[in-house]
Amino acid sequence: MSKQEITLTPVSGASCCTPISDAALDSAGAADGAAVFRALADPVRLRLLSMITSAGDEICVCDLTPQFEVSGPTISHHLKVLREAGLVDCERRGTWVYYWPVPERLQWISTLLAVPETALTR
Amino acid sequence: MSKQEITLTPVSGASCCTPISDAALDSAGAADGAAVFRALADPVRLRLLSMITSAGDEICVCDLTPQFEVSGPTISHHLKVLREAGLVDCERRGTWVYYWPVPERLQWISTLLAVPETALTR
DNA sequence: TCCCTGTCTTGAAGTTCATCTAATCAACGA
DNA sequence: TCGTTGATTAGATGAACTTCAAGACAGGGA
Repeated sequence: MSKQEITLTPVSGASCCTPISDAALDSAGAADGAAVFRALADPVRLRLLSMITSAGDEICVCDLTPQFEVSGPTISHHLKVLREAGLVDCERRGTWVYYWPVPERLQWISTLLAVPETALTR
Repeated sequence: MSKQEITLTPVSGASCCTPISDAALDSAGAADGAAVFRALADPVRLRLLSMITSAGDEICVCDLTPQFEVSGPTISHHLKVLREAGLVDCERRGTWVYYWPVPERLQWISTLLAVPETALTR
């Protein structure tokens, strides 16, 4: 299920680990970045990611769903969006499905937003 | 024009500067965060923000618009979204309008995504 | 094999968003 | 005062997104 539904390239050429502010993003890099931010642009998904990441190791879908007021299929849909953005990965083990974060991906977008010292002097 | 169109609270209570992974986000914090990510979830806006932030100090709208293939009003719309998300601010000086980044805001969302060491060990 | 539980996928309805054109507003100079 | 230039706002349209209900799929136990 999990392994490679991820379609986004983890990094777009030279824009890897380059803070957004060091040099203007090219169109391709912007499209990649925007796709990841779009995955984060929903309160349910942000909370899901937060819960998955704060779980320490991994977390079962059955522990996530009851925390929300939306239906199971909706949670499943949001998890799929996070998965396709490369932010989390999952695996079925027996009856249950477990999710865990992809730290490299989180670090990448975090770095993308890093503010260079030169911009902090104003 | 600029000063206070910003409607988002810069920070939601205890979630201030708390990495997404240190503790699960509450609904309010998730809504705030999602609103900012939604502002970044468009390639044009991401490039606009990149250009504004990489300009060093500030940049004129007239230098931004020609770099895109969309119309002026569309650029203006996207700049408004970035403004309302608190990511940039602007000021008219004579004929031209200048934009600059709000580093605290960028740092806030960057920190929100920071991955704690505990999550990097798997 | 059959049924039950848990999760995901599909299809449809309603809503939100990106974009355009046209109109409006602000500053400047003749 | 009027016309020009630069930027934003308003309204309309088509595309994309969120959500749910219904059905399908996977695994476990009788």
